[in-house]
Amino acid sequence: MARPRSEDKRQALLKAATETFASEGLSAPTSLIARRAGVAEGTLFLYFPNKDTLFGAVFEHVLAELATCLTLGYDATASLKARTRLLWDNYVNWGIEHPAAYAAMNQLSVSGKLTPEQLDAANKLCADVGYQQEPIHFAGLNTEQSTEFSDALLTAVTNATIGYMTSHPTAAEAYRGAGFEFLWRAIGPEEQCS
Amino acid sequence: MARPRSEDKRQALLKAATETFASEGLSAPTSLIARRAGVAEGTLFLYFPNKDTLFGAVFEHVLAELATCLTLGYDATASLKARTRLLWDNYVNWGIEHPAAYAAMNQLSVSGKLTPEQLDAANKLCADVGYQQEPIHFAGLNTEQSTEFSDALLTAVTNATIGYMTSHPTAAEAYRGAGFEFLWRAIGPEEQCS
Amino acid sequence: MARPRSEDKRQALLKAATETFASEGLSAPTSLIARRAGVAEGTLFLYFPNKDTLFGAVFEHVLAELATCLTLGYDATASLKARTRLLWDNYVNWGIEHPAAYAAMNQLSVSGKLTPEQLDAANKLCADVGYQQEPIHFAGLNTEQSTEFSDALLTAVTNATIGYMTSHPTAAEAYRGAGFEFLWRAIGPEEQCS
Amino acid sequence: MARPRSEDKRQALLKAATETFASEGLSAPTSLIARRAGVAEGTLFLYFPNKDTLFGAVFEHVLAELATCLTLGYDATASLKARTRLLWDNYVNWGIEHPAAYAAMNQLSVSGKLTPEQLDAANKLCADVGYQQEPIHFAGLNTEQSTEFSDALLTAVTNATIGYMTSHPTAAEAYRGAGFEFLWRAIGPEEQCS
DNA sequence: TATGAATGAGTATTCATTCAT
DNA sequence: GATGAATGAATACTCATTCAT
Repeated sequence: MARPRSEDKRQALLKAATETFASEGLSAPTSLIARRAGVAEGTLFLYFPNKDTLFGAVFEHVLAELATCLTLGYDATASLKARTRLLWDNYVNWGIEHPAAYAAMNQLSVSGKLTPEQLDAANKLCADVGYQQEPIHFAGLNTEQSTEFSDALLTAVTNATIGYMTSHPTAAEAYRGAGFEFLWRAIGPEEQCS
Repeated sequence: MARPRSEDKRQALLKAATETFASEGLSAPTSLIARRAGVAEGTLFLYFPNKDTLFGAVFEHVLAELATCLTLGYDATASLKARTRLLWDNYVNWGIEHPAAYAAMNQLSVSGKLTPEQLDAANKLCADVGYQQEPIHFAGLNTEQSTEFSDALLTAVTNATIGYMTSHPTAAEAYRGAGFEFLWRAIGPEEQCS
Repeated sequence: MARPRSEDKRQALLKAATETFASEGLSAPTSLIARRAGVAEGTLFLYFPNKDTLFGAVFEHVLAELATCLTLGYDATASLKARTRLLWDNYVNWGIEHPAAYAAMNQLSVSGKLTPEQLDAANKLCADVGYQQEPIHFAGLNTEQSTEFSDALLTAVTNATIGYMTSHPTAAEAYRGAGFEFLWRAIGPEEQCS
Repeated sequence: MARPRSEDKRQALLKAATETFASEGLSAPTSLIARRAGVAEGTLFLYFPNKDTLFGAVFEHVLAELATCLTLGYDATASLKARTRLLWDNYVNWGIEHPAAYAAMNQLSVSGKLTPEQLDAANKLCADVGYQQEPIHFAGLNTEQSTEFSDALLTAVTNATIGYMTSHPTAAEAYRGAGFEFLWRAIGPEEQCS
């Protein structure tokens, strides 16, 4: 009996929090978030017991959305370069099209408010897509370490590229291509001279 | 507010602020920073009119220190790979040896409290060293854009590597090498097969 | 708000409230009381329209239980001293055996949340038992005033004794006897020398 | 340098807190106390780090004032009865003349917010005056226990009397006398028949 | 009748900044 | 210049009470 807790309200709160964190920073008041979500101040704490929990929930929510986007149009039979390019484009597009989610994610990453598990999940994003069928290998690192590390570097390069595209919108597409070129040189097969 | 006298106090405040931001986050109280610097609460505002100014001053101060470190041992006559490796090692070493400065810089970068000029300065770091005598070139970008962008990517890769070295200390040196390997493939001359 | 059905739930709420007030203070949340009573938050307000009413109901409930205990084993034909001693022991035993009720009663007494009638009822407790067949008399007070006042003093002495017994459990029985000795000297017949 | 912390403000805060606790209960907002003391909200927390500390400080302050009043007019050469009567009158007068302090003390006593030491101090009040030159003795208790306990009972009887005097102002003096009569019978020398 | 989601006023405490000393 | 007392706006979180289900 009594009303069930509303998934709509939860989603509204996550959306409002994401946008508010992006525009006002993580120190934005919870009351503002509640107002933007169209619920009472106290309601926020019915869905998230405290602000730190909200931080974590927003991060996980945004990461899940990003992960979904990354697999769009994935074709396991395409060439490695084509698969990598798709991943790249999906990631970059997501960052450009969801600037609030992107900004919130970045702020949360360095906030010190996330659990190690949550931070790990971010690094494993690309790995989860499973696109690296011929894993890269670095001297001194085993296969798992190499794969995870190259994913992290991919993420770093992508983020830097998204940043440039955002702050230099007129040359955005050129930066997107340049970023991929940089990345592909680094992780593509070496026998390019033949 | 006339310019205060003691350069010592200013340095002490910057140092205390850097360490405090690293350990407590940017929301650390100014009173704590003042205490760690060994001065009174109000004194801080004699040297920095408000907290935002302090943010900017810390960022610039840390960046200047980093820039100095990057040139250590620089030899303009060495090969591009050797010069790049030196830059890489200098950067990584600085990040490892100054974790507080490194953490504060990262937090400030995404804080939204810095001016565009301050953020730009961070990307131009390596460019300032002038090591790229044979500038890289990306399709669709002119030489200046290409150089600046490749510097930004270098910074991104370095930061990701420092992060991995810090969180996986037992394999730190392997990650350092792997990060450089990744970078060199991306920016090194292509005719490596010959 | 029609009168609710379940007397069980009412009793459970009173019991839970008594224990909660004793352990957490009067500012304990009603939601906690409801949970301890095994009912929903809103249900509490079906039985008690607001928290203040609950305060009063708990007080009256506890007082009624105490009053019942006071008459246990009462023998109207026994000597005054024996009757007084029985009353004393009944009171003290109740306080020791029902620490939560005892504590709640004390907190409520000074809370300012009770009506004058409810506070009066506490003073009249012993009078109700009707043990004072030969009423005490104080100069300047009429018989009714004297009786009521001596009952109030009896209550005060008892409470102080219970407090000492609780905080000095090893000498509890000695304090019980001492308290009675004190009381009996004060209210017993004066011709003790004969 | 800088202003020294003001003893005046501290006293004003203690006074305002005492009166506010008496009239509004211990749950009175700290902002109200600050306003009544004529200082800013934050200033209260400069003098008392949190509300619990304020509770304790008020209690100790009030107790110290009461202790001072108890010794007024003390004459070590007077008879035990005269000395007891003086103590009695001093105590009762203080309670009547400082109803706010008296009420605050009572509320704090049962609040659970005081340390055991603070509570003890309240029981030792009369003992400190050192009026009991011929200590009372109860069966089963040693001299120290007896003295302390009889002091506690004295306090209990006094408080009950003050309560009656306050709620029955027309017969106040009669209750004062009656209370003392009760007390003196209980603790006075037994050889009253001679 | 019973439930518990929803509400929003209320509160202790913090902290950047000012200013009297 | 240096100090730290004073300020009061700001904020996370609580909780008595209401009401849709």
